[in-house]
Amino acid sequence: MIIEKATPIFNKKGIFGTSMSDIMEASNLSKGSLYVHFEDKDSLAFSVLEYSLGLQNKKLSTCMDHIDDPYEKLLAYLEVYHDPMNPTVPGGCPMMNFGMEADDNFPLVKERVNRAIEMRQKFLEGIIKAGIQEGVFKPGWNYREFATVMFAMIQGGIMVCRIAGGSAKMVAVSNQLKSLIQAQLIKK
Amino acid sequence: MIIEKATPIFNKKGIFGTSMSDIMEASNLSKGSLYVHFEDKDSLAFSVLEYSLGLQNKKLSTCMDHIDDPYEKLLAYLEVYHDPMNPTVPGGCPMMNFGMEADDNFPLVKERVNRAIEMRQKFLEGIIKAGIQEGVFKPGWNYREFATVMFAMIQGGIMVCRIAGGSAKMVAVSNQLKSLIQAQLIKK
DNA sequence: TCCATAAGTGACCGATCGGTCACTTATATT
DNA sequence: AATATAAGTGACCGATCGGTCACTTATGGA
Repeated sequence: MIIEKATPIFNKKGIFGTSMSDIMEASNLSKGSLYVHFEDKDSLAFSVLEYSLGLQNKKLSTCMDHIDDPYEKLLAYLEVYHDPMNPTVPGGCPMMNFGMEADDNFPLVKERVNRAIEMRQKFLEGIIKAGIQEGVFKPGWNYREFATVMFAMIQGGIMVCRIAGGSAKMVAVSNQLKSLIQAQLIKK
Repeated sequence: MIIEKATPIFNKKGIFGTSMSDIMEASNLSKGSLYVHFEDKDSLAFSVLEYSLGLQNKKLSTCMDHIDDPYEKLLAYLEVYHDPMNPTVPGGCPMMNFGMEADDNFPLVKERVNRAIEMRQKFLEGIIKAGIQEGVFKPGWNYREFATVMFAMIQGGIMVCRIAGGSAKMVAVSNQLKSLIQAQLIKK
């Protein structure tokens, strides 16, 4: 419950910007009680990161697990990210928020985010690879490169949209990705 | 000179994470002296942002102004961003660093970054539009959408590379962008 | 009912934060 | 050389920071 209440705060204000007083207020707990459950602030921040990544994965599962067709599956992935102003985790994409702050400041957090990114790219690669084997996508597709590009493009789109204050630009990103995917589709 | 010394610190540690003591140490100035030149910390941070954006623009000018051909010009733009681990501004892309932290915390900074992004996209649009008029690129190219996508893709690539701790993944982004650009090239 | 354990409290700690101010030093113009 | 202005100093302010600790309250099994 503490983690739950702390998640939007850390995601919005960052690790440096969040104080334990903020968490006390949000959780209606005293400072001493917080330190019963968490060794220090960094430890709480790390738990929030873990929880936030879990939220995203759960959302992806919900939206994708029931889809079999690899092409539709990629589209469903895109759909999850289509509106960066209403993100799964309040405050925006945790990989972005934690990752950029952690870059030069919190090596453990940075490493955790890196792991999450690698997993996400492997996840995309797996979908495409399955699609190639099923004869849905062209066998020559450099799916490893594409998974990297797809992930980067979405993250960049999120950033641009959040700073712009609107999700409009995500449409351009989404369209471009769709056409890149469709270009690898084998027509029946 | 204060701004110069403060730039890498703010870009690495962020606005929340940077203390005036950090700036005192880096500039070898006393606290009082800093406050002669800057109203408050936020004002200094904003100046650092402005300076950082200027550095980037100067770098782009140096690398691109002498190129006339629109196609070569786009490639030169890509080249500037090809190694996110050795960025123009120490600490990484200031739009990314300041932008993400400012998102929910510093509306003025956010607005300034947004303006910078808009300008950058217009800059890319201008190059492509000129290329279309010169008959280098296909007239049907949706260059507005592409400018948005190109910018987002590079930013996403920067993020992924910095968190991964290496510039390798930028190659994938670069290759994809090059092939998208070449697809709009009119063969002679 | 008793009691061990966990959860929660809030005063308190030293350190650091952003910011101020009376004052000294350096600089440049007349 | 005199002087007005700008640059620079460092002690000091109240507030807040992350974190501790002796203590109280709640809980659940024997």
